[in-house]
Amino acid sequence: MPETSENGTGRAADSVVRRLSAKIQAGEYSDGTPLPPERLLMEEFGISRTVVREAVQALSKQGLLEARPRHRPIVRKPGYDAAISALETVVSHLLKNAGGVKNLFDTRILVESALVRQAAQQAQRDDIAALKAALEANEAAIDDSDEFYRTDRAFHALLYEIPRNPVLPALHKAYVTWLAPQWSRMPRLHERNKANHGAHVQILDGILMRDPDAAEEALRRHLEQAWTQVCETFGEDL
Amino acid sequence: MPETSENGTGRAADSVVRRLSAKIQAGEYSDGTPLPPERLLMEEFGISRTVVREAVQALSKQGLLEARPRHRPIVRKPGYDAAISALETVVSHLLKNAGGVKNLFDTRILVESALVRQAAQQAQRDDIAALKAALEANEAAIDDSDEFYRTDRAFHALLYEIPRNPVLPALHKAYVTWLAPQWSRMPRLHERNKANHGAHVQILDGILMRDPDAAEEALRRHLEQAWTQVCETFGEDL
DNA sequence: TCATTCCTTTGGTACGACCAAACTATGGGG
DNA sequence: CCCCATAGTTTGGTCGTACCAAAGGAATGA
Repeated sequence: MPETSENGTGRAADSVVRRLSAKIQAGEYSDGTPLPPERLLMEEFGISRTVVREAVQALSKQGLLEARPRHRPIVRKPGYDAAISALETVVSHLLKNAGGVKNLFDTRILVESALVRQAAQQAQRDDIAALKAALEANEAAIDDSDEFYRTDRAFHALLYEIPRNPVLPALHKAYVTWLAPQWSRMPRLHERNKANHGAHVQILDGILMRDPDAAEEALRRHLEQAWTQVCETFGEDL
Repeated sequence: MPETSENGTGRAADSVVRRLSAKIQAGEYSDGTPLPPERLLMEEFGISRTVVREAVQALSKQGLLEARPRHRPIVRKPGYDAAISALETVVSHLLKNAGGVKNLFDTRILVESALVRQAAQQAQRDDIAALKAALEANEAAIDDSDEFYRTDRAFHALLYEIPRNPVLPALHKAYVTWLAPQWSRMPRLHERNKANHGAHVQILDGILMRDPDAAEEALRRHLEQAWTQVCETFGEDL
């Protein structure tokens, strides 16, 4: 048995994928630079264009290349965001299944409640300051629903930044992206904006008081209410 | 702006991808059945084999097809496991960067500590029973390091099953898969087995006593010690 | 009935061609 | 001298064909 074969179809392309990704990681093809033309690559590697294209496609799916339709692939060292974009298509299918959205949202509750606990215990001064600023911006936007939605996201995003773990902001982005179809089609009511802002205040209060339980409690109420609102909008949406 | 363009290269294949995935989800191609031959597909969709292959490759990366090198692609309705396999290649690159493993492991601590809290508060009788059984198996395997490793994983896996959210077991599988390279190459010492088993006991104790703080505390100590051990083995492995 | 062998099917790769979009160089007008 | 329209070139996207080798199945013989 020669290899683990993580690839989709052939093997020859696989070798090229490895060699190319090695070159990319070695910096031989600089970040942000377009990859050489396919016709050059086929010459360089002694393969047909078929294989070159296959390899390029694979690498783009891996986030090492950013391939817009009619343009040269751009070399990209993958960040944690690339991971979520790799998940995008799969998740989109998953979310169509019954309970898919609920399952995803529940993990968000799980993660975010852990985050506020951690925030209550470990948040630094600048973290707190950022949260306060976000909260003020959130309050100022209560009358503008689009802006309120934006500042709402920004407030939650800060929670994911406090641990200084780059995985977490990417995760938040993922949540926002995947749950947006439900959220953004929900009616934006002034009342709800006020309630949500109030919930944010309670969360921050818990953090300020260094009370993980209170902070978590507030966060859970907040998110669960949000879920209830979504259910009211979409009915049987499991 | 016409489309989000999640694809790698062309656009024609994109259409085929959509039509194929629709057929798959509609059950027109049954789960477990091999996809029709490429030459048939190109006829059915009125496209060249190039595009067919491109689409097949894309679908296999999305987890809708399971494509072994020289075989017919097998139709698969993607589960939550498919998602993590889609992440595999990206993550493997990410883990090579400095701090990559640490970042991933930290998210595990975050999630798992939230899980034990939840377990302490909501675990049902059968959950507790399963945990006890797993713990006994773990104790019985203290002298057999391979077996101990297995039962260790099984114990932790149970924590991910308690919320009955299918995302979580998949996540645990992902953690195990991605952190395995570090873990499995670590020396298995009898002493450590005993210590780890003891940590498991403490975690379960916390759950049994319905004391989230104690359970979380024990879990964090356990995982952080595991990380320390990994660092001792690999040194500067950030 | 089972193992061997031969033939057909089918995926993997190569080569060549063409088109249209993207890029580049060129030249004219401000 | 700079900016912009234009022509020419590059280059990715698609198609068709051809060939090979492995997989799958059918026919054959023990």
